[in-house]
Amino acid sequence: MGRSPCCEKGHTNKGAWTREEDERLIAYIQAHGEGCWRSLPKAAGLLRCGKSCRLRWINYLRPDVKRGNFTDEEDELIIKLHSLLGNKWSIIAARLPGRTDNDIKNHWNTHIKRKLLSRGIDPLTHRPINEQTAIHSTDKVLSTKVLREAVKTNNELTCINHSNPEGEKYPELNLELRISPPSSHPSQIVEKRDRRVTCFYCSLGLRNGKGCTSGAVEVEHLSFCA
DNA sequence: AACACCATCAACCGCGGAAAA
DNA sequence: GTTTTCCGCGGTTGATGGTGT
Repeated sequence: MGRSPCCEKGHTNKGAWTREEDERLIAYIQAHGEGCWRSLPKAAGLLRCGKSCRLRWINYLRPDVKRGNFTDEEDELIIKLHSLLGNKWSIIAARLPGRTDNDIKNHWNTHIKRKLLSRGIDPLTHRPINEQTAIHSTDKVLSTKVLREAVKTNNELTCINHSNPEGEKYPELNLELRISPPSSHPSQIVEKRDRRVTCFYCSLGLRNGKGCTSGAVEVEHLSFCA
């Protein structure tokens, strides 16, 4: 019944990783590749749980991890994405090559929050602090489930921005994000086209330039092109 | 120099969903 | 169909270094 136990939790190290542990993990993954975190520690001769190995590799040891300060461009992109997605760090990280969710989360909490506050913007709602209303951050962000599903199914996010119908690279934050039915509802698609719907990812400069104006599927606040 | 406070960030914890038995 | 574990995620903590008094 069920799977075998994950790891021998009684015999695992905790705390900061040593240089030797790092080297062992790197050597093992270079030889065998990523994956099967459960069996990795034993196979690599590490007294760590698989979860800890995964975290260490993904956040610090992976060769494509970008270290060092965030650029202003990265900051602005994070702010824009956060205003639309909320604390969906992994989804935001997927749009910043070389940055990890943990990295972005830390950077948000230590730098960007303060940056926004100094501009008089609430980091939760992305609205001017003196205009705060009963709007809650959760009112305007997508559920994790919806977003992950969109990514899984290769759908795209589309935003409808009445104030900016031409779709500038970074639309203003008063986006009206909405959900439309799937392509089986052509009238909705025509309506979207008439309103010059701008692809969410394209509008942020996040995609590779493919058009995505047809077959939109809108769920909750954002729409996804089929 | 010693101490307190603050900022940063690596790492852990707990949870939910997916997958395996 | 149920139970158990794995995986990935977001929230939080704690160690460390820097700065101010």
